[in-house]
Amino acid sequence: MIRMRMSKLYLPTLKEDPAEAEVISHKLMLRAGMMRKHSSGIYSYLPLGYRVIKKIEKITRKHMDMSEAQEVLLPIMQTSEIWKDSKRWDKFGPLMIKFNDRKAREYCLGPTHEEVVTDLVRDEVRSYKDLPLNLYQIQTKVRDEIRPRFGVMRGREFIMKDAYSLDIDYQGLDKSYQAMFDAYERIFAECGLEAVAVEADTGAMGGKDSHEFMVLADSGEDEIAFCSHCDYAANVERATSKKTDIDFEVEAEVEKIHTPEIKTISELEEYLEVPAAKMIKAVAMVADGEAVLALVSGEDELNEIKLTNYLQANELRAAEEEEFAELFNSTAGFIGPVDLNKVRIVADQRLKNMSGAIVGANEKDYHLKNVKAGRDFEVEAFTDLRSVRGGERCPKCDQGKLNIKDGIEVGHIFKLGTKYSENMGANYLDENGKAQPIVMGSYGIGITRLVAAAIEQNNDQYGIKWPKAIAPYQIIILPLGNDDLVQEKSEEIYQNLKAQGWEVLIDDRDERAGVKFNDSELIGIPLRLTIGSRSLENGVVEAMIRENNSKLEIELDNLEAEVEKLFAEIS
RNA sequence: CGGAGCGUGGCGCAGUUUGGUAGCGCACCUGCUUUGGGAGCAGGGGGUCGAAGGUUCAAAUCCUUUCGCUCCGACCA
Repeated sequence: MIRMRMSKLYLPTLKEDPAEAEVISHKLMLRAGMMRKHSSGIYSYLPLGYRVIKKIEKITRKHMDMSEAQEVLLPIMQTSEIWKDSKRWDKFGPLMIKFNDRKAREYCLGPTHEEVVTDLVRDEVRSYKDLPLNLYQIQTKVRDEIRPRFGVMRGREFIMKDAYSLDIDYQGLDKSYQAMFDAYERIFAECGLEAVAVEADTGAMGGKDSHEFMVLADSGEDEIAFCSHCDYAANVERATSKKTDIDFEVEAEVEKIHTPEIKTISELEEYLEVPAAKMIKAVAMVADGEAVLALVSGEDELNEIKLTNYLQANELRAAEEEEFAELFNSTAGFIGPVDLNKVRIVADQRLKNMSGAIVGANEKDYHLKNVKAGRDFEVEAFTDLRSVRGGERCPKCDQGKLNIKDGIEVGHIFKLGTKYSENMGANYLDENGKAQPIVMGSYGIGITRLVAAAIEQNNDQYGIKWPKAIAPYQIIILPLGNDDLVQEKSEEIYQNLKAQGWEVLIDDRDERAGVKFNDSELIGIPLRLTIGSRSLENGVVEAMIRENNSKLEIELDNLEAEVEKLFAEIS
């Protein structure tokens, strides 16, 4: 039986903000008694929180099923073999919780399920007639995150809906991908969230196209570039802009200049009275143990994702102080591309025609000026390596300007292609009886993260304001005082609304009015009905809509119809 | 992993500088009063001060080690 009486509900609300929480959703999830922490990034969901999760799961299932995906349940505990097959055992590395069973066989807790699905399907799918297929599950993922954060926003254990499409070719994949894209838009909209699709980097999943679905919020961990004019939207990890090449047309000889203790671009600007655009910023990086010097304009920032993708590196990090001498034969603060032998040098495309540049001299307290790319140093490639900034021109329409906003990634879809099927040997036979690799896509929604995102987007000083589709209960009834008539009438209303199919919570606790009001606002139930002896005498109850905290009186005689009407107006 | 900070009844905190009987608010239990915006009075229960080791007559407080948690960076649903 579903508990709908607050006196019996395990709902430990908190009056004060917990010290451990920083962002609003985290604070409110703890204060509203939705969850409790077990360990860093690992939570127990209490009745209220779990009801919200189940609502989101239900909406997600509906749209997945409508798009003809089929629900399965895949193992959490996975053998190391399949991960070695796909060549991700090392790539995912420490992100996976790994362990051995009593027979010393190696396992991990699934951080994602591409391997399991591919393994599952490679033994079963034989013919092109078996495809296309889309399998999905809603399940707990385990990732030993480098830094769990913001409660459920970035947990080490979290609930995810993940789907995997299997097609015979790329046309099929495009169709499957579009179907998921559309389903995702419907899922987020039905949850009452404002989410936008943006072009995204593929990261550890690999593959071609990829979109992320972002909920805009100040606490978001991602930055998204939007065009003010057209529909261009991209994660800054991969966003581009129209930005002209730099060319100062200086043909003078290279000259060494003394720059004592001047290490940063801004110090150089001040010391030499030269704008940063005339400098080349040389960033010493180490990619999978190999030294790489990345060059961008002095006014730009290196985009490490773009560099990682260009290098196809597994791990990219900034060089450490000691490594400057060792790996680069240079010195921190004065590193530059000229005469830097045996180090890979990659430059941002804006520098292609640059001349008259100021660069580090690879010697303490010295820089070089009048440096020209191609003449004074060679690079292995000019490619896009910079991060866009707000105000730059849109790469797509050329008319708008880019705005940058923070977002929470609640969904991510990938065109994986044949990476997994080829590595793991998941083939089908085409019409000609020829073996072909299955073309795959993968599609994720962070269910628990979605809960946090919904709160980030819907709250006020009093607490959560649930969109009605994912609210743990639709209506809360507050009987005030010990008056017999109030108790009787409240119970009657409660029973009637329940009988009509509403999800009603009744605060039958022996608490004062203020406590009940405050808790009801904290836990964010969309519609509140307050029943007190004064209003009963007038034949009315007070309704409050949490969305905007507006209050109105509704006639007792007409209560059920009024509730219906009010609820329909709530978003 | 690098940088910063915090661990004291269930929750929020003071006490640590300068060692000397563990405190406050909320919550909880009992009684009386109160009852439409986090009640009042009276009484009461609950803490190996994260852990281990050390210094000392004496350690929440000083020293060493260690574990956990939070925040800033790399990772991602």
